[in-house]
Amino acid sequence: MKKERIFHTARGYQMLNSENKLLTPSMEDYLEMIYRVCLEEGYIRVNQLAARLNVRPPSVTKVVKKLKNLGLVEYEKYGVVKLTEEGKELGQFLLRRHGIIEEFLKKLGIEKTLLRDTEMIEHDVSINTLKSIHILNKFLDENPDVIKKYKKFKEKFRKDI
Amino acid sequence: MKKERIFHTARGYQMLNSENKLLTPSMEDYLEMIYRVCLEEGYIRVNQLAARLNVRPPSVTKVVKKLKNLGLVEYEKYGVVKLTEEGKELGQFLLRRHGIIEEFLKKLGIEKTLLRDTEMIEHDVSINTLKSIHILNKFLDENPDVIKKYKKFKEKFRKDI
DNA sequence: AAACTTTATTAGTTGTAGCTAATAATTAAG
DNA sequence: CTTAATTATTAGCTACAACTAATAAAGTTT
Repeated sequence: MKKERIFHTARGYQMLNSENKLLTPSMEDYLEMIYRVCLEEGYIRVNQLAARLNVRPPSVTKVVKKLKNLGLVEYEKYGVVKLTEEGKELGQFLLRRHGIIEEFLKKLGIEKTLLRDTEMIEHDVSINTLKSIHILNKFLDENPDVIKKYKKFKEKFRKDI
Repeated sequence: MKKERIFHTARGYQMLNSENKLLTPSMEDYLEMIYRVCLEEGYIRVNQLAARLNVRPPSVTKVVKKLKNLGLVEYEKYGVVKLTEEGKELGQFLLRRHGIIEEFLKKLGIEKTLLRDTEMIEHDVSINTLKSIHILNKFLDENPDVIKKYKKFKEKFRKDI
């Protein structure tokens, strides 16, 4: 009888997760961006990464070192950042995850806060829920009438208030 | 021409938010729980709050002090925690938000990770997206056939893999 | 090759959010 | 009414994740 602890704080789950999870939310963001850029350029510099993530270079140095220790990137001091095979795999997963959440929110009609909400939510969904949302996306692709009906419903809802 | 900065980290958005937002994610969890319990009991003790949130009492003392400074709870040293009018309003919002996310995930068929995912996601959705999800919930209530079709689709999907 | 510019790192600070260990206040029992 | 048990607080520590200021390395110019 495995006793499952029940948590009521986001932190609680993050702690639990950190036992299984390789990366902290921030490290996930960094790796996702490294993957994005390396897909096209093959490598990225500390400088560039900082600009893309809207953080300062010293913050990047720190995180890149950690990613190196985890065997996810190759990197030497004052050098360039590249992904290892493992880093590529994880990066690909992270980018896909991002895409699934983004697609779902788009289908919901989110526009203004799309990037913001995607960035925030992606770190939080379990693989379980991610799969369900992915399936929902596929379902909605095959049943475009549902989305149409939903959008109409949404419009009506807005006018009624 | 208002220049909107684009962030690619969850942190980035949290920082932005903290300018508008009253509470940090952790404070939101605490207030939500205080509200839950106060609805029935009228008050809560540091001890109880710690137990319910799965944290230690010293952590509670700290947060409760902050909530007091914000005028959300009444509380004196070694005393009992109660909500102010403002605290009640915010607490109600937080509990509703929780409910909306939870309901949506339930409709998606999430079971095992329901509480976990709800706890994690609730702090991160914008009001914008929250509203859309709320409307989606209402839409699905009025169109139960859609959920039925989705569940069937999901089953098929699982078998195909 | 020396001087300047760009890029990156180190050191040290801040804020959030938890923890333990030790202490203090309150409440309950003998 | 004093002791014991419960409950709460303070002080000090850890980790994450950002920041600035100062320094060091690398790359360009002239």
